[in-house]
Amino acid sequence: MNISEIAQKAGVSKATVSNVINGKLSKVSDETKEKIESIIRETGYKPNVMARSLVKKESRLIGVVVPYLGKDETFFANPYNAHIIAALERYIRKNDYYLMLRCVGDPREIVPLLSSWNVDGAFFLGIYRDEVPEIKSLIDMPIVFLDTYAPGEEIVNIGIEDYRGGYLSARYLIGKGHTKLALVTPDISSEGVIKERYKGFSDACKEAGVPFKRGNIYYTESTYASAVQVGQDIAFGQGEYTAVACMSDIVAFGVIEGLKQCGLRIPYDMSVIGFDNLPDCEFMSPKLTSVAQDFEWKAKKASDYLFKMIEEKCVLVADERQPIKVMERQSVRALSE
Amino acid sequence: MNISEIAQKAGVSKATVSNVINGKLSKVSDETKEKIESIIRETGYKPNVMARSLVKKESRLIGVVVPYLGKDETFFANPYNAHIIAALERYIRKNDYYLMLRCVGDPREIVPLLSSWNVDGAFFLGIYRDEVPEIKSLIDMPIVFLDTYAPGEEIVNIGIEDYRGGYLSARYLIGKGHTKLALVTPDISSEGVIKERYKGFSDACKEAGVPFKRGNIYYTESTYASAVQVGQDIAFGQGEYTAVACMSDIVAFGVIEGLKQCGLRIPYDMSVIGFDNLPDCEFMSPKLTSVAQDFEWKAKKASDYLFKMIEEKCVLVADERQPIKVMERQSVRALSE
DNA sequence: AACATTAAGTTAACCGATTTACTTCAAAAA
DNA sequence: TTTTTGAAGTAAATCGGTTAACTTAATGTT
Repeated sequence: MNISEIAQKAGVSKATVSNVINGKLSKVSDETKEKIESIIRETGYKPNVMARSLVKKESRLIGVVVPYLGKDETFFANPYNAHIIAALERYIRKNDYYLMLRCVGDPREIVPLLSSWNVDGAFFLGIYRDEVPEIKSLIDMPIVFLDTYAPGEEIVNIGIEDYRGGYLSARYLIGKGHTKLALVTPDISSEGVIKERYKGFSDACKEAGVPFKRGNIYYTESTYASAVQVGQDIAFGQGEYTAVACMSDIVAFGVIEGLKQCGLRIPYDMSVIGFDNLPDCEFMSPKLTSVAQDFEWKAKKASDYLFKMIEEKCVLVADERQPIKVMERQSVRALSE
Repeated sequence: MNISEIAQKAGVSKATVSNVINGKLSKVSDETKEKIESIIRETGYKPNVMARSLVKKESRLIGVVVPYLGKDETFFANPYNAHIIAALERYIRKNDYYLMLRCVGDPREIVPLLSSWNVDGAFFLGIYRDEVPEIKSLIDMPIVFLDTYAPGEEIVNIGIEDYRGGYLSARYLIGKGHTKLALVTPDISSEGVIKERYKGFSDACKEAGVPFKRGNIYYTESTYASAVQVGQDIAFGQGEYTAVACMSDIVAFGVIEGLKQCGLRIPYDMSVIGFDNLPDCEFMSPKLTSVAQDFEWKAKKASDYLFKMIEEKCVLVADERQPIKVMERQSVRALSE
């Protein structure tokens, strides 16, 4: 069923049918309009999106590009991704666009794919600074980055105050009387959210005169399995720490598991604070104290920017960061002595 | 940059360029091939997918259709969806296809969209039986259903042994000495996985002579918030039950929270068993005992069927169900008296 | 020498829409 | 009566590829 068949049935030209479909009614009488519409209804005809995109040079497709971690190469290795995707999906749908989802190892590999699909715009999650220029230069469409740090680059980025989050994380623990702190984090050498959080954490320690050195840092992937190992390592060095800060919740979940496996009780033997405030923090016991960010806020902001750029064909530059706070729950104990 | 420009630069016709791109080398000399390839490399040219799809009548797009629940209209209301989507995404990518993700209230609304996109195939998650015939009749492409019950319909469905899962859930509790059982479940009237699980549960009770009536059933949405309420309700009727079975993990998480809020300790005051065996079961404490299913298995099976149908242009009919078992953890206590 | 075959292309139609420029006819204006 | 205007609609080009049918020159066969 294509537009020609509809045109034939209605005894008009393709152009007229097209005009009706697209609401360009200045050239169509009410009578013909009714007729065409009823035929469309009867036949269940839907215009071919590919053909339309080809000539209009727009596709109503939005790319969502998610870097994967860990060997299962799945966006769910960190559930944080899933939450953001879910929220973005909703906004994309509400704006009457379609979502093309793609996980990538190296974000650069997605670029040619996006342009060959004529994608109208794209969200990039968790891109490191050094990947930004190439993406920017290779891609010629509205893009919104989420959780990227690239000062000086002319991009739209939506994120949170990561530095402040790391800072608050340390301050919170110190405020509870902890001075022997471990930090569990993915790689902090690339410029991204993790590095910022780390800097904030480290600065807060310095400021408060709490010793914090290389040796206090434990590296992990942003996956549960990897973090469990680290939890065990930390438990092994009994007594060295009273609290451990994790740079994401999924890591905190793993660390807690590792600690528990070694017989430590949370928060009595060890306090733990997470980062992200995933809904899962509520499921567990003790409930995980975590640095809170709001997915909905992020997705809404990001969508507002992207659809504005697409629909008004303009280029925006912005770096909006949601203020955050520590969501206090039960995984951190106050030390009183 | 389009195929004509490439052709011009290489001093050949579009057809020749097309042949090189598509590996139809019988009509192209090695020399011209090299030349064209090097120009393509230099210019970074990528064929326009829309144009190609239009003539080939295939798009390399796979639709993933997810029903949403709850008022946030997001696939993450039940994390189970996110896990399946993540696994499917990986198989779609490995097979060199693209994923179009769409959540829907009524699955029927997606059908015209899929065909107007020329989608090559689609996965439908969690469709009820009575929705199947309409989808089947309206849609003319390979489809694989996940977690659907539609005996007699000629479809490919991949699922688990839900009846057996429900049965095992009850048997497990009964085996631990529980005879005062509550069941928390979404609607059991539509024919789908939940109804099957319910039937299995109910039959196991009957078989064991354990009383189980209407009044023992508590209804909820498949969302955390809704289940918390129910947990409170159950706690309110203190002493009536010693164990509660939940028809999904997300519901179990909520119920546990509700119970805890009312001061009950799990599993001492109340045992809880879930269903799905989400990774989150491991995060919490006590770790949730749950009826285990394997997402990877499901995604792989489903993909195998879908891509076979697409690539061999054949119609398959199948109903494969993964055998399941109870994954024993710490949320169920043995009653000994 | 006449014919068949093959390698290496090319031409033009086609996919299913949109859009621009043109047509036609009736009613209004001059 | 002639001209203008506007409403309603159409024909044909176009988007960027693919593909079937055709061409051309060189080589191989008999």
